[in-house]
Amino acid sequence: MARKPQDVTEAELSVLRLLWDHEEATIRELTDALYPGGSSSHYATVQKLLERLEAKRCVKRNRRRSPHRFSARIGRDELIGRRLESMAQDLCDGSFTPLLSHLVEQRRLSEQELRMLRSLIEPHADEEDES
Amino acid sequence: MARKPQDVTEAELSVLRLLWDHEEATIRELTDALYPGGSSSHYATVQKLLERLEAKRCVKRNRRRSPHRFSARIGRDELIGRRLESMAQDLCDGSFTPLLSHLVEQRRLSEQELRMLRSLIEPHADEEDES
DNA sequence: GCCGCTCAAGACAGTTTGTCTTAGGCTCCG
DNA sequence: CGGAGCCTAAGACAAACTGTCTTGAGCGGC
Repeated sequence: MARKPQDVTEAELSVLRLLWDHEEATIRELTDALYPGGSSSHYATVQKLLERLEAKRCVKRNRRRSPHRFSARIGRDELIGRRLESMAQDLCDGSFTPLLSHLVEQRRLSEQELRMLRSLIEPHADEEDES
Repeated sequence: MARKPQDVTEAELSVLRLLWDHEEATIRELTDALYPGGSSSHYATVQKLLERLEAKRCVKRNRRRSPHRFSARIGRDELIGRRLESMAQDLCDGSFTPLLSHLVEQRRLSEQELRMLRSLIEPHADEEDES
């Protein structure tokens, strides 16, 4: 019966995306960006989304003065990490191997991606010691 | 306002997982596995979950005779693919590169995973393939 | 003082989701 | 044949989620 809330909702994500691009912003700025020519209720919507993002510790709110300034507390990579983690948990007993091999096998990797992969892998190759 | 339903719900997934292991099963078998000593309402719960999974085209129902026999129509890898796809869409403009690099950079890869990766990546890998 | 903006709190409806109830049908056994 | 028991289909239901919107109060500047 008890559904677990999505870590970050679609609407919340659209706010977060803006913060990833803008470092810091006010509700007004975010509202204008999300709902150009938005009414005052749109403002309230963004306000609520930010409130929830703050509760989820995804956003930091600077209350020093008004209007409050918001900034992202988690980055895109962190969110990616969370979601991959939960995918691995749900589908693979916590193992990332199936995700990894799916990406490498199923997706045609571009030349660039291949190069990136190689460069990431090789350093590990001759380095024998584990931390 | 309109939330998009999760492709496969947590409870639905627990049914699907069983079908991945069992090839084919009846509602009764699934119910017994999920709710040992389950009441008749648990049976109905599983029934509903299967009905929804069928609607989502994730399970196949053989109605030839009663009791109906169910089997998975999508595999784990397919589900992994769907979710990675939607992650890439939501977080990376559809690109898989960030997911890939997150997995390779952030996660400590085991020796085995590294070997798998290398064998998948190296175009000039010896024709002798790894078992 | 007044206006406009901001903030906090919460109401609200549409949906999802897991659970459960009911009614009717079929099968199999005695 | 009759009935018990399982099966199916349909849908009711409450709890929770989610995006939106309303309200009232506070504050600052002009």
